Amino acid sequence: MATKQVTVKDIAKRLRLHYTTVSKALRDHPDISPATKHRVVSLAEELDYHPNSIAKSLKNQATSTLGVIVPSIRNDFFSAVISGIEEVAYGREFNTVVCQSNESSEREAIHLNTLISNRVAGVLVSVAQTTTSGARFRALQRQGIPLVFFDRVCADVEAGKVVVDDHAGAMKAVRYLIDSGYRRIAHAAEQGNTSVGRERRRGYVSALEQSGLAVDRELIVYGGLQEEDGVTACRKLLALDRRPEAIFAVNDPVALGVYKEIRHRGLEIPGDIALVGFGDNTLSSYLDPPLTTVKQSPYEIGKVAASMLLRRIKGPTRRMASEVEVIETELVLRESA
Amino acid sequence: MATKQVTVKDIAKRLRLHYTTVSKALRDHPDISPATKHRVVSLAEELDYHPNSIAKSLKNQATSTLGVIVPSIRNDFFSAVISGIEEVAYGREFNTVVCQSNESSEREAIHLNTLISNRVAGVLVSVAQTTTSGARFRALQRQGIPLVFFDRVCADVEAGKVVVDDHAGAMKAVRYLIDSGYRRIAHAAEQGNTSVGRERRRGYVSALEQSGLAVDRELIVYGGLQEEDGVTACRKLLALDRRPEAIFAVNDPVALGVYKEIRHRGLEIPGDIALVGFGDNTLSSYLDPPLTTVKQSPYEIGKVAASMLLRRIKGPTRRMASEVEVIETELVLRESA
DNA sequence: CTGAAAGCGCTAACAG
DNA sequence: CTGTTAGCGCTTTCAG
Repeated sequence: MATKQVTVKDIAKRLRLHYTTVSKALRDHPDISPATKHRVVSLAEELDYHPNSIAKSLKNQATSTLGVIVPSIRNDFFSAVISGIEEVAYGREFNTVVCQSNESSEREAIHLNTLISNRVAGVLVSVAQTTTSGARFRALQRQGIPLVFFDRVCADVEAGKVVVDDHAGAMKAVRYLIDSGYRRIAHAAEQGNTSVGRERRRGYVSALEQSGLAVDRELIVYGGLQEEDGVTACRKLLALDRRPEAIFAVNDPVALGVYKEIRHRGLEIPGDIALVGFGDNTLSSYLDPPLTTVKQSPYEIGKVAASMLLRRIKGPTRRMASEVEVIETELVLRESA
Repeated sequence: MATKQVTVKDIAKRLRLHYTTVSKALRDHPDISPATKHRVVSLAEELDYHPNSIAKSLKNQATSTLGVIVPSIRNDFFSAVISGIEEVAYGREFNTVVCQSNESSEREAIHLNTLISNRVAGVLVSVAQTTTSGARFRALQRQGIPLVFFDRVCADVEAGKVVVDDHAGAMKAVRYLIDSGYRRIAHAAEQGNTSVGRERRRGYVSALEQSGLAVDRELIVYGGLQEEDGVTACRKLLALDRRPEAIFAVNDPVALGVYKEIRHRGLEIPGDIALVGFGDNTLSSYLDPPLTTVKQSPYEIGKVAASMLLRRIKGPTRRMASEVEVIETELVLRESA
């Protein structure tokens, strides 16, 4: 680069001091006389000195960087989580490097490796849909790097976890449908293995069972977690001999796809089919009718997850190996069910 | 940290080689015999060796990290831009550290400093609303760090810039209103000094003038860039003796505020008042009626901005000092006007 | 082909 | 109070 950046040595030279003296002065070390400190500090300012954190990190064997891996940054939920993470990281003078996996397990693994190489102080992950094993995460931990999962966690990894109560949230949603008199309740479920997909499906089943309703296999259709998947799911459900009366979608994007397909067919919500989502994405309250959904608090989740990670970075204790923090959900009643 | 990470020295020791030999072998240096390379590489794998990028960066005097500063990550537009940035950064083996300014000029400055300290390879910024001077950015450049602005740029800084044609976009929007027969067209404008606010206001004025319409000062109300600001703006406009027939909002969040306030008053869109936004946030197409707005392509913007920055990092040329890339906008006609 | 020496910028421990 | 020495993990240059 054109302009070489100024170092402690440059300051030292100009002041005819040793560079370690300058280093100490800059960090306000008690050894150094106020007079010298002042000279050093003002020259540093004049020269626009910026301490080289790279060198500091190498020396200290520690960085102030948090690594975050999410499936996609372009996503209401995750961007809010990241925002929460950045917020607490900033307050504790940490930087946040953000990576997206695009739901690819390989890309996730690559990111994990570069985060290790960059010796980040800790890592926050919401697991990609295609990730089936926790091996990569355990490898990260073996490098001594603290790990916290949020939202989508890995069951076979002992780490910090911040989740919403997906099971209870799903139960609330489905129980509400039952209480409203619906009986043929379908579930646009997740095909894969994310923790959230599994737990919400379990919640759906639990609610039915608890009310003594039969679980009809044909009413559970499997797909991904995106809007398109909702469209597909809805088509399958509407093709059934006996159409469902209500649909519980695994998340809001899927609910949106379902919503669009229902409307596309000229059917009424909730008149012909009731619909409940999960997530309370911003969009959901603007649909017509507005979507009844289970509210999560992504910004909150981000803050809690980052705090947990920072705690683990500061003092890694055996006890907190598998600490789990559960964020409560709330069923937001709107007009789609 | 518990497990000390393995270094070239560890590998060297076990193989009874010098550590520099290992270093070379790992980087596939022609000096080294295939046999040794193989021994080294397999042991490295076995020991789960991860090269220390910190050390590498210190030695090479260069990092593979891009710094990004946005007003807020939790924002449709910015999160899509960041996603685009991360995407191209990933493809070029760069990391992305993301910072939010919360529209605060001081926080922006602090982030800028830590990015300098971290010796990032380059910086991408969308300027905070409260930033009035480009001094901090010029300071960054003086450290030899390439800079690219996107969306909200700093006029008094020579840097790469990726913007949408705000002026033309606003003109399209307002001209469309005029062509649709509206005459009393108001503008929910931005009070501050962001480039986008200014240009869109200019576009509004230009369109009126070009059609020979008078610019009525009382029809331009000033505020911030958030939803609440739209509510406030709308209240002011509805309090006027002669209510406007149409409102052009500086951006979609503001348009949303306006939308809510209009509906809140029981007025019809576009029957009583027509409404046009700017940005085409996801939400906008789901409003009832869906919002007519000027489409930007944030993901595209992110990709273009990152590519421009990477180009500048690779070969800083005098010529491209103030290169500007303009992303075309498109007026999306929906039902609010 | 392999080894040795030097140095990136900083801090910590110790000596003067 | 200030200076010296050493070393973080890596790469580069120059010897062997």
